[in-house]
Amino acid sequence: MRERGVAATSVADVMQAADLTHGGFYRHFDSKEALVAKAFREAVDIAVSDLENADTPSELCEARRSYIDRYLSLDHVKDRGNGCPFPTMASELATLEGPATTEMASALQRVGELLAAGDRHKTTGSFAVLALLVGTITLARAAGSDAEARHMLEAGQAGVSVLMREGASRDW
Amino acid sequence: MRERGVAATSVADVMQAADLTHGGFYRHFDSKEALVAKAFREAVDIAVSDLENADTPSELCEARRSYIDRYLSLDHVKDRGNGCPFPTMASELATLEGPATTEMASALQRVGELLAAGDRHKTTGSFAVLALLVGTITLARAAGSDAEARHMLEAGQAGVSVLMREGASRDW
DNA sequence: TGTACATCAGTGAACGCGCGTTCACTGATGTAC
DNA sequence: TGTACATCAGTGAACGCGCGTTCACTGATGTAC
Repeated sequence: MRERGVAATSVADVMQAADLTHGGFYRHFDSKEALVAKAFREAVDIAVSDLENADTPSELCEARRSYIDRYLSLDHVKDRGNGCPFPTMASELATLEGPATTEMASALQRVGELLAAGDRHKTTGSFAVLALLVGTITLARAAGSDAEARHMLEAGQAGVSVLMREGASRDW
Repeated sequence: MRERGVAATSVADVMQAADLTHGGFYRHFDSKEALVAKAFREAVDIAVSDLENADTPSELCEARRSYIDRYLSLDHVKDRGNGCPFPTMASELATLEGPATTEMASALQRVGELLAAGDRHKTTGSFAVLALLVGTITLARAAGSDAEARHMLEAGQAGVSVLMREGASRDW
């Protein structure tokens, strides 16, 4: 769904990828939308597992740094299918109304707090960084060439370091 | 298409909105994708018209400020159908391969240069701001409530002012 | 250990439906003489 | 000014197709006695 889009991925596609026929799908999910919600959550789980597994503050700090480095890489731009689900799925999920939208809302809070080092009152700075990450990847994928995509990534990297320097002087 | 999604908007939907029947569509466009490309460009045209109509540097500066203010408003969050096409269409357009993708690439350069005050060598800073705008709206629409959306918008607004203050001390 | 039964994941045909696209046709408009 | 003709936007039926979902059925598995 991240790779080709939510609407463009059929239930039969998904089942075929699992080497099954489409008929058995409804033994596992109530509807396609229920699958979409689950797929989104699963993608978030994987994306943030390194952040959640960090035990000490310094580990978290290091995990956060490598998270951002990987996020703003050309590999991530080119690998929609295994990347962050926000740039690939958020706009389509927002047009739905069921469990998928609440899943997305809770994921946003979750990632925001993780990037804010667990302090749920300091999510403003981490939300700005997260928005910059999501926007940078969205636009880098809109670029017409690798060179332009890299320019976009550099802009994002520079922006993140400015935001985090500013954040560090205040509450980070 | 911004409102409901590109894939979820049919040719018949579009023609019906124009009080026509679907059959005549192909007198005007070669394919649905050609329409999508045109729709995207038109949306960008409208979005940046104020920036392009600014004659003096001070007018451009003022236009840019009001562009960003409007962009990061709750009205924009709630009005997908008349808002910036990047948060609503970019992820689906990126999965296509025809004219829609080149349209998007040129739109990115165009908006980047406009926000960089016409200097095409200083787009790095403006790309970062643009990415922050796009990401903020994407995530504000993913929020579960108006309060959360507003929090997201505040984060974006704070981020933009940090980025622009930093930019001003260098090359803006 | 052997038999009878319940469970339930998976199968594949079928459902109604809407999709993008094509096409023969209509009818209003504009030009040529 | 009047007539003949070409153009072409729009109509609406039709095309093949894939969609999400349902359903009667299969067959492997696990439990009860």
